[in-house]
Amino acid sequence: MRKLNRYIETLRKRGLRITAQRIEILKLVTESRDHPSVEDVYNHVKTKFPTISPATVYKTLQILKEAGMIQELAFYDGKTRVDANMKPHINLICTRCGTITDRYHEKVDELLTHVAEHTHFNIQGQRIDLYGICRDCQQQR
Amino acid sequence: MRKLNRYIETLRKRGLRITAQRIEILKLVTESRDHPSVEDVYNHVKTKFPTISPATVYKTLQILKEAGMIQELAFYDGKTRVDANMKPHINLICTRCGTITDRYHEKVDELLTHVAEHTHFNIQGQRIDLYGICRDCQQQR
DNA sequence: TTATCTGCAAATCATTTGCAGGAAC
DNA sequence: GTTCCTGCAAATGATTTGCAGATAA
Repeated sequence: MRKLNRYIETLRKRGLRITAQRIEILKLVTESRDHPSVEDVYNHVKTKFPTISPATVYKTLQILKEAGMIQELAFYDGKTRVDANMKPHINLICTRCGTITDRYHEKVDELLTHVAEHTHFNIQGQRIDLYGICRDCQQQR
Repeated sequence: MRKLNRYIETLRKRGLRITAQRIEILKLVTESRDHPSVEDVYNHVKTKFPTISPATVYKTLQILKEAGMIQELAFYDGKTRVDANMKPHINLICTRCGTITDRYHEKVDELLTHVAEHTHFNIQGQRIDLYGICRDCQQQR
């Protein structure tokens, strides 16, 4: 909820309009623990605003991305997923059920620090994906 | 060159045909240090086989992916890039010029080992992207 | 009031599919 | 000879664009 207000404030500061549709998209994006696809976002918001169009969702996500509120993860299946967790983290991606779980680890920060110190590359963002089979899927075999 | 032969052998073992087009695609993919897009691959092979179609390139890349020879990296710009480096590594991606540079670091292995030991997630592959500005682009400002 | 946003429809563009002729084995 | 591959053309599907009416500020 605090995050939502912070996001709304950011929009305001940028001179962008606070519309009901945008708030609904922001709510889903900030509250969801998983990484919804653009289609997921569209389907969710449609329950509140039946006339909303995919174009509006895409345009809004574009704005949120430019404002640094979300990250878009392009996937091999052609679908883009939204990640509102902007802190460095690991995405554990199950290739069987498609679930994405976030994982923090100090090694991530160590890795980033090391690269920053030992290269002349100015890091602005990161995406760390580990693909494999999650615990639940392993037990089903 | 050794890598090329190894890849050809892999195709043979799988009962797949060794065609001139496939060899040309394999050559580019195994020799290139950068991460060519599918379009790059198509354009290159077209210099040798002017009649080749994008469909053939896509189908071949699909096969190489299934055989574990390459990894496909989907990007925010909608283009897929080919990565023939299957060893755990970091992709340093310049958001200004688009260049992708590979970087090895022991911290990567440490990170993977740690996740393997402390979760029940069975790791099969990884993608570690760091986005930012490369050395060359920094000096141009 | 005025600039921005929404929603629709059309356009775009990467990728996939179906199929007939051609090549590898 | 049989099976798989190539290349074409059409289909698909996610995303973008243009625009007229609606709405936030």
